[in-house]
Amino acid sequence: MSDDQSAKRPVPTMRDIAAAADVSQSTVSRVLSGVPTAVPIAPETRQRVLRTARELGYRPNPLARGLRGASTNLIGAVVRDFSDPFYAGAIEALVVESMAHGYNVVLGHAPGRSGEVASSLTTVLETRHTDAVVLLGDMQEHPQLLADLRDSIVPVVALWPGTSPREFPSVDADDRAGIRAGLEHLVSLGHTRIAFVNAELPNEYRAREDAYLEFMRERFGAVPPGYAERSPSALAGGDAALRRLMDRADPPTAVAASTDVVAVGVLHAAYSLGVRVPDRLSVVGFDDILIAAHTVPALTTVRMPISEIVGYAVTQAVRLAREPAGGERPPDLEIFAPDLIVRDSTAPPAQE
Amino acid sequence: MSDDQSAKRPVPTMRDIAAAADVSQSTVSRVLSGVPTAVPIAPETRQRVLRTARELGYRPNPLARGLRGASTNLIGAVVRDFSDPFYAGAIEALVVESMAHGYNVVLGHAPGRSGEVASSLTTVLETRHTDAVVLLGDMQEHPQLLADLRDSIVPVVALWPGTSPREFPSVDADDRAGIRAGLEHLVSLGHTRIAFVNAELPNEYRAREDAYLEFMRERFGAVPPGYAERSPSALAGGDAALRRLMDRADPPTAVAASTDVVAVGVLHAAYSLGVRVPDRLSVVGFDDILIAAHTVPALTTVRMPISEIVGYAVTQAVRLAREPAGGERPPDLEIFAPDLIVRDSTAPPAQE
DNA sequence: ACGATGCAGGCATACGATTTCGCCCACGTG
DNA sequence: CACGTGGGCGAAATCGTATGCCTGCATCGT
Repeated sequence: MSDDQSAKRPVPTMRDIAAAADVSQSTVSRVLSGVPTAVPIAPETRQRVLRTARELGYRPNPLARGLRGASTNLIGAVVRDFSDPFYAGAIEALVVESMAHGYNVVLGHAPGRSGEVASSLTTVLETRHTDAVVLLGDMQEHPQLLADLRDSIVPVVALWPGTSPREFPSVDADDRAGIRAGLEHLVSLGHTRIAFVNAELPNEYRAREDAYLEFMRERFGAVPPGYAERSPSALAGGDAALRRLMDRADPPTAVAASTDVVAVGVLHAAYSLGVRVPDRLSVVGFDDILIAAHTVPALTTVRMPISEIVGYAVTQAVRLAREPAGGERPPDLEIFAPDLIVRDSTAPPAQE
Repeated sequence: MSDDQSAKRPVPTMRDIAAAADVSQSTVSRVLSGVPTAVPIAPETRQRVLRTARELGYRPNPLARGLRGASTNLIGAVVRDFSDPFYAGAIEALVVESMAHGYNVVLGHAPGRSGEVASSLTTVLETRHTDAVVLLGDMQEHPQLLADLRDSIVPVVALWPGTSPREFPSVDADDRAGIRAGLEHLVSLGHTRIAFVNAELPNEYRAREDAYLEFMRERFGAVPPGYAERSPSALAGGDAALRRLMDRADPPTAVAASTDVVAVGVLHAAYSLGVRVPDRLSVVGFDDILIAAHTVPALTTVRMPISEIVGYAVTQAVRLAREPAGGERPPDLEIFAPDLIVRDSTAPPAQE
């Protein structure tokens, strides 16, 4: 062998394999791509090429491959907030699910409100660079991104689209049913003074808040004024919101949070206010994030079927990516049902 | 305008722009790439090209760009466990930091122990597809991946390498100093019976456990037998480990956890065992994850300087990516110092 | 007046893999 | 022996962008 400096060889190309195996580069391509070709290859030649490729440590260049119109096997993911444990779990599911389909995931970040960043993002994500794009969370704040995606040819699947205009095939959970299940549970325990704490950007969990308002009106005729709290940030916000609620003349006996993260903030606030959970205050979360079973006390919450949702979304995305952009079915919406998980943060209200 | 079917136009190329603006494709490239070129372009021509590109909705094809040996502006990230809130935060920092440098992030997952998946991963990640690779966490379980990366030409930066062989430039926190700060804090409060709960895969947080063992031997002559607990999973494991510890004849008065997530499990276990924190048990975490300030009670922990670490790593990765692989400095190791953050989960031990 | 210089831009090629067309040879057949 | 046939493979175009090199023209210097 003449590999005097094996460390420096900067990745062999098909041409190198061809030269070493003494065939043409076309033949190398045919052998290595593996697909049944119209051109027959002699078994002996095939073996020689494969062996040479292995010896030289050949790796295909996905760029060159993609250039010819083939797929890059990349799925772009645009996420609102990484540090949110809920999305963290969703991303994990997305990556696992994508890899099961033979795809990798490119992450884009769409933070706060910044058209600039988000639009420069699409420049990288789309244009055949990714075979499909998956949107995680409400993208209403990023009209530029949505517009770019709409114009582009890459298929898009939206997860938990919230209030985003429904212009792509979407997958969502039935937030309304989830909230109602949680509230029903509280009511069945005897609660009537039930508050709601929402967090995150405006509109983010609007459907959950609306479901709360609807339920309360339905069941009690009206929403106690001031019982629907909103705060900008999840953790500190949940904290501050609970303090406001408990300062009232008629403090709630139960709180439904728009999110488990908010619920964690609420639990913490209750603790530091000396309000025992669930004795004096019941708390219901939403999402069933990983630590929900290990909060103090363990959180009663509504389980979001993340893996089902993500699995469905990836399957859709892959299917759309494979089709030559022919389908063009009208954007559909798939809804998954959440389940109530009763743990230790809910109990009948204290006797007065 | 003659755009009769604007929806179907499958992304214009430079050639299209060139034809429409009546210049050559080279000129379009020179104008749009923006870089100072040896070839001068008349302002009028430049404007015409720019206008045409805008009208046609031109987007560069990063594949073709990368094919020419240019960079893809992609950083590959390989992560051990997404759902771990700590890594979730790290990934967010990584994405933000990368985008600040003009890079996007491709995610790879390196779950449990599975050479297959991890190696198929590199096929996509390396080979000039990504300009650099960032490893998050201990990759000891993935020798195949490490070998592939070693052979390839992409620069690699390892974050929190743990016990991985130090073959790439690495960035880490001073786990030993962090653990010692936490233990020192406990000792200064009067604790002597201090246990340690480790979690995750074997070796994952070995340095932290070793620091604990060292400190205990140094300070008290020996580690109380059975005080160094280990469990396979972070949350449920922390829970089970604490139960074992509190069942002993000489239960500890304080617990240091290898991780905030473990500490959350410990807090939960203490709660369900009726052990008040911090009255009867002090708990110290490590990492300062987002919810650490909002556990019940708020967790005393050691802050991991994630953004500093990730920022440094990305800067290194970008620098290495820009260099034509010339540098080849010996793998260095950069260490960041963690700080103790005292909250409400620690107090002097109960009087006996 | 004539070559030198500078400006503006086109031509051609390279990047690495896929794919379409053919070429050549061996073999079989009439 | 001429001719078809099909197996086995190579040559070359192609994808979209970047760049080195060249050319045409006008101006400038002497």
